[in-house]
Order: sequence, then structure tokens, then C-alpha cells
Amino acid sequence: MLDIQNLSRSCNEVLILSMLSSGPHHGYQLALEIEENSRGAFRFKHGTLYPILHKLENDGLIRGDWLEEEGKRKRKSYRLTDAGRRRLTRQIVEWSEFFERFFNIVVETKR
Amino acid sequence: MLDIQNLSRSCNEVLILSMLSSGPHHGYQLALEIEENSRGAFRFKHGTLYPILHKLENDGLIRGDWLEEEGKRKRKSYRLTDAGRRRLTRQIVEWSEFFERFFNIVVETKR
DNA sequence: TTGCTATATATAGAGACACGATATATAGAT
DNA sequence: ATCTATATATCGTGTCTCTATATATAGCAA
Repeated sequence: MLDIQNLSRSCNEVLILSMLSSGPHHGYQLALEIEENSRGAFRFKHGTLYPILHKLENDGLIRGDWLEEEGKRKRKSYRLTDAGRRRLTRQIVEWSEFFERFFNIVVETKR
Repeated sequence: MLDIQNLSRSCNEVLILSMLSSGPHHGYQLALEIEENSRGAFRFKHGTLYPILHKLENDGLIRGDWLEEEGKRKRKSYRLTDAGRRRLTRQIVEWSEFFERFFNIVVETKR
């Protein structure tokens, strides 16, 4: 179960895993697209982003491969592993349950 | 706007403010009822609860009065202030927006 | 050729905060 | 007399995000 103290970490994780579920991205690109897709609501500072990517890779949820293309800076392209895909599916269920319970209390009492 | 790094703190605050919007509660009672209402999902450790209550009181969002009843331990009864009620209303809007954007990204990309 | 901006990744240090542990106190039950 | 539930409080630890800083390159403009 998703516990309250892990909301921030889990939220960051799910956003990244979700983006990767639609195809490989590199870090910088992830931050830009998440910001775009949320119309500026979710912003990753790179001091937050890269440590998370390293942790996810270390946990075997994503995999990064260095790409070297002509005329471009070296980039690390990340993609979901099978474990990462399973984790994403489970996390989405947990977030759904969290929302349900959260609003249940908040809306129920507020009135 | 509700930012990702404050999810935990804000969630705790909203749960407490919500409970208080239905009437005065003391700390111990808040923890029990939140646990019941969420069917065990949200549990406040007292090492988390009391510091938050003190902070909310300090910020003028709630007000606590000591009650001394016969045959009972001394308890501190908290209730919402007007500022607290306004804060709750705004926080609920922000959480709604957060959920909308979060699932927008998560569901959109996941597929 | 120098400087600025965007792209791109990385990490050290600081600060916030929830938690576990611990402490104190009392009422009621066994 | 002891245990459990009620009730509040605080200290220390660990985790995690942020800010700041560092490094590197491509493209453009002055």
C-alpha cells in the first residue's frame, strides 16, 4: 500500500515510468515532456531527476544506454524493463486506491 | 499550486483539517477516526500527529483548548478557525487539480 | 573568437519532515 | 498490583527533494 510518507517519491517515480511506457526517453527530454504534458504543473529539477533515474536503474526498473549520434551531445536513453512495467501497473492501482480513500474522507467530512 | 515535494505534508494537513471540519476533535481521536474512515489505509503515528497539530495551531489554522472532565484524562480539543476552513477549501481544489493532471499523464501515456 | 543559450548529465550540501523510540500520566479492567 | 487503552509530547535518525555547482558540447550572434 502507498503510504503517506512516500507520496512524493512515488509520484516522481510513476511520472517517469509512465513517460517511459510510451517509449524510450533520455533524462532531459523526460523533464521537458512531463512539464509540457502537465501544462507546467509538474517540474523536475535536474538535481531531483538524475538521482531518481539512477535509483530506478539500480533497482532494475529502467535501463539506460548511452547513445552517441553525430552532431549531438552524448545522451543516455532510458527504457522500461519488464519489472518496471509491472511496478508501474501496480503503482497506478495503488494511486487509484489512495485517491479514492483520500477523497472519501475529505469529501465525506467536508459538508 | 500543490507541488510534488509537499504531497506528504499537505496530505496530512488536509486529512486533519477535514476531520475537524465535521466538529472538534482531540488528537488521539483524530488518529483513530482517520484510521477507521480509511479502513486502515491512513495511519497517524503520534510522532507525526502532534507536531503537525502544533504547527497548524501555530499557523492559526486550528485552535486547541484544554478540556478537563471528571473521570477522564486531560485532553486538548481542536477546532477549525476561519483561516483553517479557507485553507481546507483551497487545498481540496489543489488536490483535485493535482489528481486530474497526474492521471492525465499516467493514463494517457500508459497504453 | 568570444560569449550566450540550449542541450545534457552529474553530484555535494542543506533543509524539511515523517517516523521510531521513548517519556509521562491516568482511568479502568483483571 | 499489573496490564491495556487513552492521551500528549519530544528527541534523534534517516530519507529525500531542492539549490547550487560542475562539466561538456552544439549552434548562433556580436
